[in-house]
Amino acid sequence: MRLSRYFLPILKETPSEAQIVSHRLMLRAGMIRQASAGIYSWLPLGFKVLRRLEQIVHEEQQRAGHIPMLMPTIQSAELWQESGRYNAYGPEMLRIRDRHDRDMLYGPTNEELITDIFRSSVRSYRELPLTLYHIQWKFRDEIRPRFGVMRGREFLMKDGYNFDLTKEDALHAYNRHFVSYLRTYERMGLKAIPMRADTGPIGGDYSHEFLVLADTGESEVFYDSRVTDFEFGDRAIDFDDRAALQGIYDQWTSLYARTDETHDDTVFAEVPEDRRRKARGIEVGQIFYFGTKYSEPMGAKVQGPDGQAVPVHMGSHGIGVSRLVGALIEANHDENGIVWPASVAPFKVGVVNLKQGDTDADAACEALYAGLATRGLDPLYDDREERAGAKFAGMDLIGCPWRITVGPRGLKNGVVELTCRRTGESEELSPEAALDACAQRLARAL
RNA sequence: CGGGCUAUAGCGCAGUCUGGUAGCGCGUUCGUCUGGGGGACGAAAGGUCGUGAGUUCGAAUCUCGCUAGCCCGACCA
Repeated sequence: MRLSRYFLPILKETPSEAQIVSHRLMLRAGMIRQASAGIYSWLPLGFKVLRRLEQIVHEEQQRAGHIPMLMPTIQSAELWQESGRYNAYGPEMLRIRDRHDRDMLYGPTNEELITDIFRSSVRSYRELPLTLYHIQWKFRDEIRPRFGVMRGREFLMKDGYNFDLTKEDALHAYNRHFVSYLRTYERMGLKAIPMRADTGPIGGDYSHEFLVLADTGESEVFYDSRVTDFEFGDRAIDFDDRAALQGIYDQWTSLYARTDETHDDTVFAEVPEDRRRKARGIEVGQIFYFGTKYSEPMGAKVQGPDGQAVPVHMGSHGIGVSRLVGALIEANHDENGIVWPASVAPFKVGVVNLKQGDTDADAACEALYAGLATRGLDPLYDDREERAGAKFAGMDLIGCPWRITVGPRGLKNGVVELTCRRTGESEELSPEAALDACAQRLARAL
């Protein structure tokens, strides 16, 4: 993309409403604009990141064998009355009435809808196991939205639902989500720690929240410092291998890691004192096993091998996709702006032309831009008539992982400068070598 | 929902107490000089002062209502 033809309304000054760094930077970098309290428009740069996160979530869900679909944002109140949650949910649920005076609602979650779809189509245990998911906008009418997209009222979320014949099968689905979430967050360059959690209004027996450690986090967390050493890495995984998944689950849950809701001082005291950590975290995902909580009242049953109809065992699992954009910035920034992990960066390489209009510099930038695009490296070429300082500041703010700086001075010696956003280290290379270096270093992030 | 606060140009703010021609910085447009970390000089555009009523010869300024937004708390992915 040529910056001169893009829409990137960056701000030099910080809008006064933004209190935390991710909110400030998202506004300054022209990623979002507030439409009303807790509701945001996603401008091109922010939208690009959001789409990229969605893509990673889709890939990892489908790798685990889960099936994508799409349910509506507006739901009828009837199903919620059937499950008993229409009254239970409270004012957080946005209730709407249509022209026929029917009670509707903007869905805060989709257990009822998915259970209705399931019960009307699935009759036999032979069609199980089944895990369906979608990525859709949700609405929770928070009393006090804040922190930008981290605690908005409208938010984009991946929510998935598993249907299994037995509790054992459903717990395997739980583990499958547990492991696929570890992979998902790691691919985004995030360290998300699974912590034993409260089940809240969803209900159920088992639940883990995935938290990114950050000072601005809303949850207080307690953990054994060694949990942060665990890394999923490149290991190949067969999501049908129950023992393997159980092993990974057991490893990650072997050490103390809880939010304040489930924290237990007595148990925590057993952790060696030098490893006890108390910190704050941002919740970026949660998984639940809740058995027959919805299938029983809503009559979602299948016939088992013995011909008897039994309610299915279910679980639900969420990843806060829009919130992740904020969490990523909280975890990846410095005083100059955002420092995107390469895998989620909206643009992978920025090209800065130090002297727009200089024949050699223009030609070299065009060649680099074309070469980067050909290699699929999604370059952003700052071809504006701006001073060098303004271009550098802009690139730093929006957080391109790599920057190639091109100026007449370097070109006289046949070199351009390749700079790493995260470390600030620069090297002088020929334009061709710079292209190859970018391709090589970004290979894993594409 | 309880407590606190704000609303004046695209953004950040002053002006309000003490009523009298609506200002500053940044950004934007044009020109010149510039050109390796938000440059300089010159010119210009841009505002129903959130909104409705009231007081007054006269209201951004005083009074009352309304709306929107922000912060702290309780609540939450």
